[in-house]
Amino acid sequence: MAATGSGTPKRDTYRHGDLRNALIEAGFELARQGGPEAVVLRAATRQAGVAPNAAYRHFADRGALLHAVSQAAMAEVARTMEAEQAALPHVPDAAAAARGRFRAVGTGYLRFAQEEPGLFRTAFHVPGDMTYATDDTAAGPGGKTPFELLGAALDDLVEAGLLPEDRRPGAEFLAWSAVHGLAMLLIDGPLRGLHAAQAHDAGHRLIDMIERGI
Amino acid sequence: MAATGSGTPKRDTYRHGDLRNALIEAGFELARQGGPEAVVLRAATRQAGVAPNAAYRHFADRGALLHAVSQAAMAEVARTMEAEQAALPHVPDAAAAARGRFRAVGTGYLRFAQEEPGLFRTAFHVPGDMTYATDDTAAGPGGKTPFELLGAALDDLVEAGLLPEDRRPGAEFLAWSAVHGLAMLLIDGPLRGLHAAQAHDAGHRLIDMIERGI
DNA sequence: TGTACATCAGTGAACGCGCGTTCACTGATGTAC
DNA sequence: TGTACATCAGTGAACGCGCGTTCACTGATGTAC
Repeated sequence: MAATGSGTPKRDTYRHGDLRNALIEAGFELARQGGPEAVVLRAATRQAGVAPNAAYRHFADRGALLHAVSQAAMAEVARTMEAEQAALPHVPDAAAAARGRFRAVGTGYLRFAQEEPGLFRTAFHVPGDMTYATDDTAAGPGGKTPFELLGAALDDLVEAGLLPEDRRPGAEFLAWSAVHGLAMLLIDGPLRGLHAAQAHDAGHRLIDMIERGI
Repeated sequence: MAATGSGTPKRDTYRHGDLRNALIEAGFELARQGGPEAVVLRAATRQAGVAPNAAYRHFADRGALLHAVSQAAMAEVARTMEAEQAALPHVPDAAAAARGRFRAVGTGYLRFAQEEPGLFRTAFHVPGDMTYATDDTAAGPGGKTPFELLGAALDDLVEAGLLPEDRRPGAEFLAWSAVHGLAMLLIDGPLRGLHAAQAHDAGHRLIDMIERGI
């Protein structure tokens, strides 16, 4: 039977071919719209046009699928952060460049939270799923996780003489806390509904605070 | 029939007497153990020893109960913050005192997050439930919400000359972001499982950063 | 002080829902000869 | 090049679960006379 015009995605082959990735993509889309709770096994299989239990050929259980989706979302955060850095105008001064890259880490993170709250929550709200060691399923195109991008930016700051070496250890948790907290306030809290420009201003002020206080 | 020794709480009166509060308390306990998702209407009525639908005499739906529980949790945050301030040793210097009260806002918040993660998440993870106007169901014994306690501490800082007046507007969102973010990292993130002392150190460093950078 | 009655807090049974997961199966694919 | 067969990805049906919510009810309480 050839592919019909029916609504649900129908295969014309018995085998799917790439169900594992199809399920992750479906889960990713569910997460985008509704966060981690929305990553429902049956919904993902439905969207992939497959029987519910077919998922068990590729994932041990719902948690395994959610984990994979969470990693994919984290990789997307890394990609956004890298893009923010790549969009930086070239400046000759090494210190100014380091500072720009550091700020881009924060603005990229905040931009992602604002633009993709569902994915953001899926990347970081899954208990025990914040990867801060290298993990290629959670890394961006440059091969670094969001946490590693932050660490590298801080190292650059030290090298540029903008951050005293004795302040470096643990600094990622200070910077991350501040930015993560603002992200949460923008998504769930009283800053929800801020326009992109206002959110950008808030981010700017917050990163000023971090630079000054770190 | 007199009260039996049976396991589930049994009334010997037909009427409960104070079911609304009993349900909030039950929900509060559920939230303490499992966060907002654990505030399940049937579980709350079960714990109150009442039929599931009895809840509808006092709450429009599950969301209304969850809202009430969230407010109660927020009041508990305020209480912890006030206690932290009250435990401060008396210092004669007004500026030092203002600084102490400001820091206590942060450490109280962080202490609560660490000690009662379920309640903390219930207070702040319920969409649209972060009260920053006065609301007596979300206020501590002193009549202020957590957000208002922070604002008052910042006002004191200005009055004491520790915070330039032009920096005051919007400063609560900077401070709150940083502290809230660390709280999340301690609860859900890579800082989960830190001992109380280490968490306290992290909080100390973070609040240093805020003071310096605000 | 005693009685009739309205009120309304709680009961008991049932509903439809979507979920994750298990079972025994089927049939397309790729490999060995 | 053609055929037999093992593999294993996907099927179809079913399970038990706990949930929120609705219905028509019952009976304790407090009030008016």
